[in-house]
Amino acid sequence: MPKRLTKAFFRRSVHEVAPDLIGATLLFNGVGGRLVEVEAYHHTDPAAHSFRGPTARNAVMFGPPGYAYVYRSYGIHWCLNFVCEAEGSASAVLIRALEPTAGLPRMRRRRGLSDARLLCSGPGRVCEALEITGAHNGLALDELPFALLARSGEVDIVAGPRIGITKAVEKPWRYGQKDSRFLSKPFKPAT
DNA sequence: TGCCCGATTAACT
DNA sequence: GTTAATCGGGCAA
Repeated sequence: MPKRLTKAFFRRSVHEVAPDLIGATLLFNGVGGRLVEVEAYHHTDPAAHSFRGPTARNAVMFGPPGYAYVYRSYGIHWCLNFVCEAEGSASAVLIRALEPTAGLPRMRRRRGLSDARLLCSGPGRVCEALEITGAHNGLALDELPFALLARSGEVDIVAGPRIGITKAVEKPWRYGQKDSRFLSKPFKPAT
């Protein structure tokens, strides 16, 4: 049986936690899958919501690690993050894509799609498939309805520039499982 | 109070 | 490749 990830897992640099999450399993009310794509956002990073200090929206990022930060994107979608490091450090990992492994029928119904590759291949899609909304902002990641299982076995991890941002675009803080068919976008092959 | 714009997605041409 | 949808956050005035 895979080991459960607890809050202690997140009490490290976001740049250590983010690649360590690749291959782990995320479940929400029993629905979810294997993490194949994430991005790291550090509080000293101009692209991070926490960069300019605490606000009502990003308050969870300034709290203790191991909790969910959920925000609305483009007024339409929800995006899920895992808070990392120490309380007040305000760093988080954006969950960008899953390889669906559990609750496929529910995901298909919520997304109105049958193609497994399109169910969770993007941050907004993940939240729609798992039915995560702003109502879940601030929930602990090691307590229901969340569940996180450590990866088992080896994983080939690749890194590259983050997607959809306009600041610090060159930072290679997007991490993914090499050659996964469930990425939101392919990683540029190593030269 | 007003204005700009975004850690996106899907449907276009 | 381009663009509309859609709205709350953050900052200037």
